[in-house]
Amino acid sequence: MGIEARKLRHKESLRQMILDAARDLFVNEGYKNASIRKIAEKIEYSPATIYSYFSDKSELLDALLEETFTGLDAELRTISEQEPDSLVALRQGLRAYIEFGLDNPNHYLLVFVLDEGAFDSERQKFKGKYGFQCFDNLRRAIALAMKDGHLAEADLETTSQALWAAMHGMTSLLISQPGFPFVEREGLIDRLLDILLDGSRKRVASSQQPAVSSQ
Amino acid sequence: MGIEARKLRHKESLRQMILDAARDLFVNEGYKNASIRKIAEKIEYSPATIYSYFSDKSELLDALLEETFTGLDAELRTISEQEPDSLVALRQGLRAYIEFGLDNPNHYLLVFVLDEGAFDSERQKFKGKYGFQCFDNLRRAIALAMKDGHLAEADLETTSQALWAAMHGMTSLLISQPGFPFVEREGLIDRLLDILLDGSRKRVASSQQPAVSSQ
DNA sequence: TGGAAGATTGAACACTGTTCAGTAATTTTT
DNA sequence: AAAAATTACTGAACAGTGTTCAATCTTCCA
Repeated sequence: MGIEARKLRHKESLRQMILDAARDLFVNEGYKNASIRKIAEKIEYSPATIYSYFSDKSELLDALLEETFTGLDAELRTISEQEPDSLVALRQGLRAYIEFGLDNPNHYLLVFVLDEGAFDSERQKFKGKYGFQCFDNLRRAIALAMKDGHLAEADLETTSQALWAAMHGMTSLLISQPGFPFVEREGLIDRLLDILLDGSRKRVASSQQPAVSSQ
Repeated sequence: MGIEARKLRHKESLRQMILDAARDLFVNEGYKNASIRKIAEKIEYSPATIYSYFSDKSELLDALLEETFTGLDAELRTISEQEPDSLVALRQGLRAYIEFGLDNPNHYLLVFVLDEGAFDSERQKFKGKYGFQCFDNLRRAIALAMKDGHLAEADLETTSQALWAAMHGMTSLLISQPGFPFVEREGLIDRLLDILLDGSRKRVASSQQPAVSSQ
């Protein structure tokens, strides 16, 4: 009964060929320019064949995102397991997040910035999965840092979302505005991390200063 | 000689009709779905006509961005002129920035997130103009707050870019992730502003705490 | 009224994602 | 081994996109 197995193996390998070709084109030429026809040509099959492996273009890209973001999740988990100091772990996690985005700019933007019409609203929710997964890692790291007394015990959810937003901003700006005259990148990222962690740090009572008016 | 004038008036009015139709479609259906043919149909002209008023689709959209971002610039200038307290002014400016983005989500994303292939690299630089203009307002507000002793006198450029990145992150996340379970919006924005301003605040010597390790 | 100038357009080109009837290859049944 | 059935694959088409350009239609001035 190795026939069934061989067929399945072939199918699986062709599926992977499609993904590889798609990833290559997608990473190098961007989402819009990675047309089904180009992918098909690259693997020397007809465009229609792709549709018997993936229901549409967005499912194809979704499979790529799955691969990529599983990697990020693993990396973030490793950090939180290996670094005993929760504040250092948090800082490392935030850095890893940014660097992941810079290493996978196309995938990052696809997940965290809705590419107008690239995904219908059904798959949009699916995309959210990756964002949520990765946000969850951040929240856990922050919870730990709060418990250890490194951060002020403010509302966990609000704080996590605020920090996430800030990290996302740095990541997506560096990706999207290559023409902007940014200062030296490492220094810039460090400055943001300093501000964020300082701003959420637990302070001794004597150092409290009058809060900035909320209006 | 009113003939020349009338013709020019007509031309100008048609140009405006195109812009209006484009804005309408663009705001309601997004960049990708605002096709030249739909715009043409809306104004009851042929698609080709549009090309004698705008050299291509991106120039058309660029004209819309010009309108929109001139508004933001004016708003930010008004704030810095009218609010005497530089720290309050900074906070108001940051808020205005976010709210502008939320009010003009499509335009905001077009300028601050490269829509893969929406603009060629030539016009990409042009887009940067808006970003730079608006960043400049932020930098001035921060410079003032530093001079007045509200913020620590760290490197102005680095600090401005870090804060801008954080604001951008909040703005684009709120726009791009409508499905994410964000906490109450006002509270979230306030929390981020608190963290950012606290994190960049000048502190009295006694309250200095050991810096978080940069590694 | 004739012709020049300018505004507008129909039709086409090359591209996109996607579908589907039909062909070709392969496995199963007879 | 031959026939039938299942599966894999494809060519051609559809409807859409941005864009171009020769041809037309309108308006104006001599």
